[in-house]
Amino acid sequence: MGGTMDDTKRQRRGNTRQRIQDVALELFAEQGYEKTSLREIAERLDVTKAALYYHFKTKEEILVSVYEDLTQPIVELIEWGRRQPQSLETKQEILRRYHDALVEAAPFFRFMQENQATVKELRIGELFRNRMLGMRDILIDPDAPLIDQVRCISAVFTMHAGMFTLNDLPGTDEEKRKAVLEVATTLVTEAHHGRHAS
Amino acid sequence: MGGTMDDTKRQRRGNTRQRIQDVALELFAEQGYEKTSLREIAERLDVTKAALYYHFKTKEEILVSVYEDLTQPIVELIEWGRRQPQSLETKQEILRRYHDALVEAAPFFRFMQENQATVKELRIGELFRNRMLGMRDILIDPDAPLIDQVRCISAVFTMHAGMFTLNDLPGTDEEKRKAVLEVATTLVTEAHHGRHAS
Amino acid sequence: MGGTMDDTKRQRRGNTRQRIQDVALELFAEQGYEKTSLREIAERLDVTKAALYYHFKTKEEILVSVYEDLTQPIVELIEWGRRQPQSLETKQEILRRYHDALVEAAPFFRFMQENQATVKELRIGELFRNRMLGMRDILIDPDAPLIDQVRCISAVFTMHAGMFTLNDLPGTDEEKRKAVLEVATTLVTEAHHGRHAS
Amino acid sequence: MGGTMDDTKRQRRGNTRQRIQDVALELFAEQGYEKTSLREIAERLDVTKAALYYHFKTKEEILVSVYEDLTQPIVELIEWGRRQPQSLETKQEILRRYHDALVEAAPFFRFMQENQATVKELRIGELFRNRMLGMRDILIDPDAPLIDQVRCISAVFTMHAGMFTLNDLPGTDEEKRKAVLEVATTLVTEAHHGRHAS
DNA sequence: CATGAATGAGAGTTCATTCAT
DNA sequence: AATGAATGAACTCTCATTCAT
Repeated sequence: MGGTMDDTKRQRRGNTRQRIQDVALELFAEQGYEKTSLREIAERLDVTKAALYYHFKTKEEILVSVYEDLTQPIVELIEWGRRQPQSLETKQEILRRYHDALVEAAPFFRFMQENQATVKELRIGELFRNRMLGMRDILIDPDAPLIDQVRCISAVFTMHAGMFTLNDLPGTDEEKRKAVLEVATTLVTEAHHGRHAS
Repeated sequence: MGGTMDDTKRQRRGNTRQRIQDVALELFAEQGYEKTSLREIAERLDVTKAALYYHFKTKEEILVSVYEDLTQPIVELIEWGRRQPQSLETKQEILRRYHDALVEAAPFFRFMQENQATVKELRIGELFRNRMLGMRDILIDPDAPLIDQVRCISAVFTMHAGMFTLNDLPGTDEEKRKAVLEVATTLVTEAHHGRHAS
Repeated sequence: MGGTMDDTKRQRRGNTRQRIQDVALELFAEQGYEKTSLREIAERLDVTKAALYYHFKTKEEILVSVYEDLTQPIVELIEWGRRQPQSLETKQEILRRYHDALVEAAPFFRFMQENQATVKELRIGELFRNRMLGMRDILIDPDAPLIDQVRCISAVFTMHAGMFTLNDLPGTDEEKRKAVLEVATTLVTEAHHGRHAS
Repeated sequence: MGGTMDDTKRQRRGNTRQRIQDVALELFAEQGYEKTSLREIAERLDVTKAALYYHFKTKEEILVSVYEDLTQPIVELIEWGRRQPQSLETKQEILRRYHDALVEAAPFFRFMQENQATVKELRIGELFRNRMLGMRDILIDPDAPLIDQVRCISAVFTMHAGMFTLNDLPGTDEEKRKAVLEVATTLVTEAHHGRHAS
């Protein structure tokens, strides 16, 4: 009794949920949400499709659960940001931390960027949108000139897109990430000083 | 034959191909490529699915044909850019023209942005990628410091994303577009001057 | 050209829709709606499940279409009944005609009787219910004593159930149907005369 | 241990089997047998599906057990009927008692009526059929004319269907039930007297 | 007395695509 | 220039059931 279960199976027990999330994110990021079927996820985990449904109510819920786990740091960052004075130093610190969060969960954010059309229709579309508005609020002064507001948004874009689109630039990943952060920081700094004269 | 055709039908004669492209782009942009079925396109045009196959060999080909029509101006822009001296004025003019091209075919570029995961796997993925590298070549000096190269790329991102994500900023569309172009231009200008010290 | 299609296939062309309805009703009546799968229907017709969906939007729609075809005579009977005087003769004629309609589409009405739980939740549940209320209106005098109203309803029940539950009674089907009609007629006649003293 | 069990839990102890039967019947009657899943039953009881399998071997067995509990009075009624003389008084008394039994377990009989297609295929199909034949034997004189036999069967139908289909008739439930019983009694009485000439 | 985890089978449905007419 | 009819493959999801603990 018990001897019928080999080591691999035993290892799996109790962490299937986590493994589903991992594999799902991996495939979602690689091929997109729609093109990833539950059959594929299940096969890669060597379980049946029905097993996925034991752990998650729908395909969408798998994604939501991944989302919630991986964006937690950003929620906390925004909360932290709200409690700080709206100084330049704060904003720079926010960018730095945001950048770290993006790097930490890079595959997930790559997924969000490449699957906007899909995400829009899902529950996480709204969730993410709200989170982004939160970021905006702590970076942007709503009374600043339009151009400075655009600068701040551009800073966030730059970090998001810079995460995944600089492959054919020279330099190590480390260097490129540093450069991206610097450009973003400059944009926010200029916005903060209102230095938008040509 | 002929007498049974009402005005609407007659109007359609000969331009069905164009109408398919229009409706397809509209739906692709609105719902995404994967979530738009040929049935839907056909229904909206009041023809059968088989009719689509008379005009296009596959679903993908519809998209390719739209792509080719709408990115023609950018091909020309890149060719023009290559023939110019790599001066600051040239770069600024390129941005201006690129910006116009984006505005002109906004739904298409919104589609490209929101469906990256899908597009990656399709033929237009590579086509678009190459086109983007062309843009890079005429904007970026490959000998410039990394940070200046990033600035240029950030300028392009800013225009792309700025097209679709500034809804809740104050001001008219016109004003916002102007601000976006200005931020992009500043980035490229700073990159050109190598002015990256704070 | 054309030579690749054998006779059986050719025969099928153009009447697949009808054949789907026939087979569906047959199976629905035999096994119940829920226990009959589209796979089963398709297999018996030697087409694919997808072919069913070319002709009908959903499983439920197959049933609805059968319903509409087969209950048409009853719709007409009710309309006819409404235009007649509410005499005893009219009522007796209605019962006779209703009885004929039941016999004519016996498998369908057997289905309706045996699948009430299912039908309740489907669109035809309401449709059928309204049709039955129509019957009631032309048979029952709303001012009559309750017991006479019940007699009329009992008459209708008797015909419905008598259609399918008299197998182990002696006599031919013909004789049994005649007896059923007679019992129903007696009930309505008694109700009409108000002869309900014990 | 035991200290961790709150009152609701304690109350449940030992009567889970009964509670399963209750909830199952409730749902079966409401939605039908097929549309009621074990998941649903388990959720409503706040136990797991596996718990159901501790008490019953299959879904069908839950239904069988309910069936056996609730039709016991009818078994006894039939046995009683068999021992009585086949007088009119006996038959009338049988109808009265049968009527009471139906009212007593109304949801169950409603279930049997609305799920005939399902029940036919299950073990209780045959059980119920035999029980009904038992009723027939004590109500019907096999030597009587066909029409009188039909009358008796009609009487039983009337009671069954009258239980659930008189909602939109005027009067209280009590009054309607009384009327139904009276109509049934009249039918059996007429059958007994062979009074089938108009 | 019951749960947690999983399975195998199958459901209804949708899709891009084909082809004879 | 287009239709009507159909297919094959895939999809998400649900179900009754099992079994070690």
